Amino acid sequence: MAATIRDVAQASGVHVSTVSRTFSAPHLVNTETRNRVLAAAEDLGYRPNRAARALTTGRTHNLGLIVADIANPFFSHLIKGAQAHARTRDYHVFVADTDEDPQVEEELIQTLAKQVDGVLLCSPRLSNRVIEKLREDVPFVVVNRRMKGMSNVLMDVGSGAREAIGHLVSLGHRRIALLAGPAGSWTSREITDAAHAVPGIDLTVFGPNSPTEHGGLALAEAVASADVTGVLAYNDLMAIGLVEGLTALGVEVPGRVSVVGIDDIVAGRVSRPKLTTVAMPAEAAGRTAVDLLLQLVGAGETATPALATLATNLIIRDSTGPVRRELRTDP
Amino acid sequence: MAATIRDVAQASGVHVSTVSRTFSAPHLVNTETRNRVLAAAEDLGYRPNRAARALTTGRTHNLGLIVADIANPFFSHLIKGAQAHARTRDYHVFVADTDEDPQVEEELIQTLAKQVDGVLLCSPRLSNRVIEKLREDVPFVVVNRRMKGMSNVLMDVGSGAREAIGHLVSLGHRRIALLAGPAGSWTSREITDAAHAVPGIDLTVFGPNSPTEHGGLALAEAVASADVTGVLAYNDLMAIGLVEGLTALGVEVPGRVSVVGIDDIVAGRVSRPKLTTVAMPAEAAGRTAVDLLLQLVGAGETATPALATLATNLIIRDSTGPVRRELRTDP
DNA sequence: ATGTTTCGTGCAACCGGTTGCAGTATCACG
DNA sequence: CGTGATACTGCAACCGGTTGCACGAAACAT
Repeated sequence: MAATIRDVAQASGVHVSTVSRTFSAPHLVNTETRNRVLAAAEDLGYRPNRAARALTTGRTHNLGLIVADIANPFFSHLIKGAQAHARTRDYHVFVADTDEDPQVEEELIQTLAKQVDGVLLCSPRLSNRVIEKLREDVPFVVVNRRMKGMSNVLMDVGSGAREAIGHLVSLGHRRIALLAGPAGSWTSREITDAAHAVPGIDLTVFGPNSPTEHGGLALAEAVASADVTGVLAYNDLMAIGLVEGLTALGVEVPGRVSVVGIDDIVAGRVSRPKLTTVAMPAEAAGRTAVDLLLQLVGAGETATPALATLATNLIIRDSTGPVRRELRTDP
Repeated sequence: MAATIRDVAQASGVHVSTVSRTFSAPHLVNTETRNRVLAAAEDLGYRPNRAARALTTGRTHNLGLIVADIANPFFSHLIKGAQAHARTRDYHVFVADTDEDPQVEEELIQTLAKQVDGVLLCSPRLSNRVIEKLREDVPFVVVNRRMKGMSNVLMDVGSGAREAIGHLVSLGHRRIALLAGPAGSWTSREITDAAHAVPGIDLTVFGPNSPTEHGGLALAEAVASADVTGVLAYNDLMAIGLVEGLTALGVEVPGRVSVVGIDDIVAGRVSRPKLTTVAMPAEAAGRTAVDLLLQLVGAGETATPALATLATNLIIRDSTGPVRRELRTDP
């Protein structure tokens, strides 16, 4: 059995409370005593039991991070950013995957709630109502969703979508398809709204869809037979799947159809044609979210929710090109 | 404050121990009483505190999963497999990322040790010696590394490498480069050994290398100027990076050089040329590892370590082709 | 010399559950 | 009707720490 605080107390001839203080409030104990305790602890290989500590302090020094799909590279980078940053604050981040299932998402939050000091909820598929309710159990920071009265980390994906469509328009495209994301996604709604607000284009929305390569692939036929020359996809995975499907159907990209993705994942840089995309600052989002959450956790009830918005930017590669003369709509 | 077991006891007019039993040993309590307790619990929104329970039972019902790089798609699939499978056993999996750093890996295990019932250690970069020592703190299952006396989940990557090289040989390649992985990697050693054992080829080993796209990219010049016609890379990420680099140097793939990766990640299916690769059963590995670990956890000290070996298989795509006549070495 | 701080430590209750043991009630059986 | 088995339930100690409070000793002020 691992050494406990009482073993250390006995070995160093002091009371358990002194040992406890040696670790959690060193300034309260005499230097000499402290050294004796530390020596004994070292000797016995003692390591404080975080779970037990959490019981009295109410602080586990753990954070939960919930994502819809851990296999999505966008999330991996967010996770890396969050974990690395949390480590510098002596916190650990536990990651859980909901498989895009709101039901699982809710359960996960419930279970995690007692084991962590706060939760980073990324791209939630749950309804606002449920999230509001869950908030009573544990502090939240919500990433990729605007929620009043809660701390948020957002990416300016609306502006990214505008920029992407602007790019298509500047290449002469007017009839544009938008591949929407999953039903509960704020980001998807944000993109859709931004796209609808662009003047002078003829927009067709497909969706909601599964935000995966397969989701994009499944739309290839529909897109090919729709009368569009440009496509903006909810994310790179879908864009890549779409390009794959279009190519298989003999539809050239960017010859016949131009495609823009969102996220800037590695696969987009190596696929042919290289994918034009809206880069999302995933790592920065992870770091920022941890900051906001720790702020919230530290402040307790009195905390004022904060809002961070991170910029996105368009990366032009080879999957977009000028619209073919014969397909042009306007003079 | 969240409701505790005592609140429920008070509300339902029974002793705390009865409430406790209602949840952890329902058959010991009278049906009528149980219903009363459950009603009160439901009413107060009571949920058992796992951390507190862990204090007495010694079982947290959490598992730790440590990977070298969460952004590597191979690991994402492993993680998904493990999480989904663990959930069916009422366990949660907490994931942590070491950033390929053995130092971080060790710290992570130490911290995790007290908070989980067991750890899945995937593709460890630590030395066997350190792992042996750490094992005293917490039960392990090691994935992608053969360690005597411990439960292991292995992929038959040696046979995969043989198959890959056999494929190259059948296309006429004799001068073959092997891009090794990171220094501490058992998988890398396994591949290297298998490659060395193939008769009749002229093998050049490059490495150790960082197992990322960038690691492959950095090797492009060296490979281009080496006198080889076929390459086997430690993983797909490196292979993709290499192809990118070679293409940039004007070296055609598979025209001048054929390239084989390992893992079968999505990016390999969409890169041009589509990558020939050795598929690894990552999800199955995750599930299997959880099974072995729970077996170990359940059995306590008396557990006999188990060994699972999963098959790999070669997927031939477009990054490999026959060696050019003028580059051939033998008749 | 006395009163007041300051410092260091011990005492004991507490966090939220679990569990071995004992006590009571009920019931079957001889 | 006595005896023992069975089914519940309560009591209290315990898991591994934390922390408010009290107490004694030393240092300082008056």
